[in-house]
Amino acid sequence: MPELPEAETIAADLRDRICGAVIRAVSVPRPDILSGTDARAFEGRLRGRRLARIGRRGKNVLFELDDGGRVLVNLGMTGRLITSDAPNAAEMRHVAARFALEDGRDLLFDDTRRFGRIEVLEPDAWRARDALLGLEPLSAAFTADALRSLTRRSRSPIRNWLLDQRFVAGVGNIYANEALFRAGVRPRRGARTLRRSESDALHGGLREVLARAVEARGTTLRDYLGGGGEAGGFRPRLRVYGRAGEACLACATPIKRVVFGNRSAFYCPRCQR
DNA sequence: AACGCGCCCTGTCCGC
DNA sequence: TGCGGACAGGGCGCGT
Repeated sequence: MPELPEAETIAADLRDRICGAVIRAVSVPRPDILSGTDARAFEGRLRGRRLARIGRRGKNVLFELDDGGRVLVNLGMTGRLITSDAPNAAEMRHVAARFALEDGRDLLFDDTRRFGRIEVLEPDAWRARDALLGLEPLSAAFTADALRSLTRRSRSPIRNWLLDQRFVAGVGNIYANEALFRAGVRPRRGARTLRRSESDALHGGLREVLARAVEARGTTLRDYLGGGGEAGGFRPRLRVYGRAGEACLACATPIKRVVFGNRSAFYCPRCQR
């Protein structure tokens, strides 16, 4: 589910609700979502720790502990992080981890498909992990020149390239397709074949669609909820994703769907070349 | 060694 | 109503 705008919304919601809270206890009903640790060690590492900061890197939600450790949550396809005082918290039917806080509330990690992962990273391990993730597309470091020089080195279809977190971090299948529509570029185009004008348009399209989606609190197709249990509002503003057969909003040509790299790609055959 | 594919898992929807 | 197949926001590990 969650791409950058969804992870950003969750992080902001949780910051408002539980930043500064202290973990009293941890239970892990589905320990297969833990990475590099077991439930016992995980609970021992976190009990008594304060959530000093809450943020995001790429599609990951990050909790910085008062002792410098970090809890990194990758939400996979169906992961949710919500607080137990959310109106619909009782509807969570696939709670994989539960963090009981000293104020009496719980932070729930619910994940139907269990593609999500939680791990604890000490400072050195975090630095190593951070270095493996690419540029933040909404940061000042993500310039049109930076995008250009990175795309020039790859023969992959540009849609696949956008999904690779080592180059640009936080873009998933929805926003990759949406950014390519805005740029007028077909998803199958080899990354290195983009003209300068096209990579510039892609740079702008990525920043635009991601910023607008953050403002709308993300896209809910089915499972996604923010940290307070609310669905995102961006879905009605998707221009190609999930619209196969429907009219292009710019030229009325039917939107096409093709599958490659084991995922669907959507595009307008007239507007995108 | 960059790249493409199968697979991990559960739920839902659609056609028969 | 039941059943099989396709499909879903991600990412790892494998073979080439």
